[in-house]
Amino acid sequence: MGVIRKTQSVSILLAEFRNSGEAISAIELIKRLELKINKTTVYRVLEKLEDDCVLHSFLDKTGIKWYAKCTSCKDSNHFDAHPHFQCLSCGKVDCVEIDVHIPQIPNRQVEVSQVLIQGTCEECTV
Amino acid sequence: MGVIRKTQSVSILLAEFRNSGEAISAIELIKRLELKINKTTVYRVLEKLEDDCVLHSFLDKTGIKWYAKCTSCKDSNHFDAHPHFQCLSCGKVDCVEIDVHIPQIPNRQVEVSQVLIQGTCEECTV
DNA sequence: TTTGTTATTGCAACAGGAATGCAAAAGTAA
DNA sequence: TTACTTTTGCATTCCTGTTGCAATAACAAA
Repeated sequence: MGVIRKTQSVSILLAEFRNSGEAISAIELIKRLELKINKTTVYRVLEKLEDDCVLHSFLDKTGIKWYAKCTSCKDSNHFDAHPHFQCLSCGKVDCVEIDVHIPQIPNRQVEVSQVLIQGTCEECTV
Repeated sequence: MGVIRKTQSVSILLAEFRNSGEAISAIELIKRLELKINKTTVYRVLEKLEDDCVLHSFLDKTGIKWYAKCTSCKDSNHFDAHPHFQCLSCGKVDCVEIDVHIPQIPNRQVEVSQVLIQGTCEECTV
C-alpha cells in the first residue's frame, strides 16, 4: 500500500489495461512489452498495482496468472468473489459482473474465494 | 478412458488416497513416494486416473495441482462444481460437499467451473 | 536546479512444478 | 511361453515466476 511512483513502466502497463477491457495474463504482457519493459519489472509492477487495488489477479486452470482492472473492488473488499470467465476456444478471460454466493461452511472461517468458469464465449459460439 | 492396468504404481497411488480422506497435492505424493515411484510416473498415473474418473484435480491459489477421490462424480458430470477448501494456516485441502450455484451467464456457454475457498479450518481455529 | 535519499529497473541466474523422448521393463492376451 | 502393448525410469527440457545486486530514475528538500 505504498506510494506508487509515476514511472515509465507503471504508465505503460496501465495503458495496456486502459486499452483493453479484459483480463490480461502476465506472460501476455511480458510478450507484448518485451521491447519496452523487462520481464522482472512487469511482474513487480503488477504486484505493486495489485497491492494498491488498481488491479486484481487470479490463476486460470493451467496455473497462469491473470490481471484485470479493479472496478467495483473496494479497499475493504479487494478479494472480490466475482467470477472470471475463460473461453476454452479463444482463451480470452474476463470478469463477470455477477455475484456468486459462497455459502458459509460449518466449522470453517471463509476468508477468500475464487470462482473460475470455463466455457465458450459469445464470439466463439458459432 | 482406456483400460487401467493393475500396475504397482497404480495400486500404491490408490492406497494413498484410500488412507486419506483429503485432497493430496502432486508434489506431496511425489515426496511421499520418492523411494517407490518415479516422479514422472506419479504425474502420468494421476493423469490417467483422472481421465478415468477415479480422481479429480484442481489448482490451488499458488498454482499447485491437487488430486482427490471422485465420490459423487458421475461420468457425465465429472467436472463437478463442488468447492475445494484450503486452510491458509495448515495448507490442507479438502472437498466441500456443498453445492455452489453457478449462474448462467448471458451469451456464454458454461462448461466447467471451479470454486476455491480459502480460510481457516476447524483444527486451526483456536 | 542541484543534491541527497529512496524506490525502481535490468540483468543474469535460479527455483520448482510439470512435460517429453526414448530405451528398458512390466502387463496382458493368445 | 510368446508376441504385443502399455508403463516405467531416467535425463533432459520447458515454462512461469522469483531473487540478488549493481545501476538508474523519481522525488523531495534545499
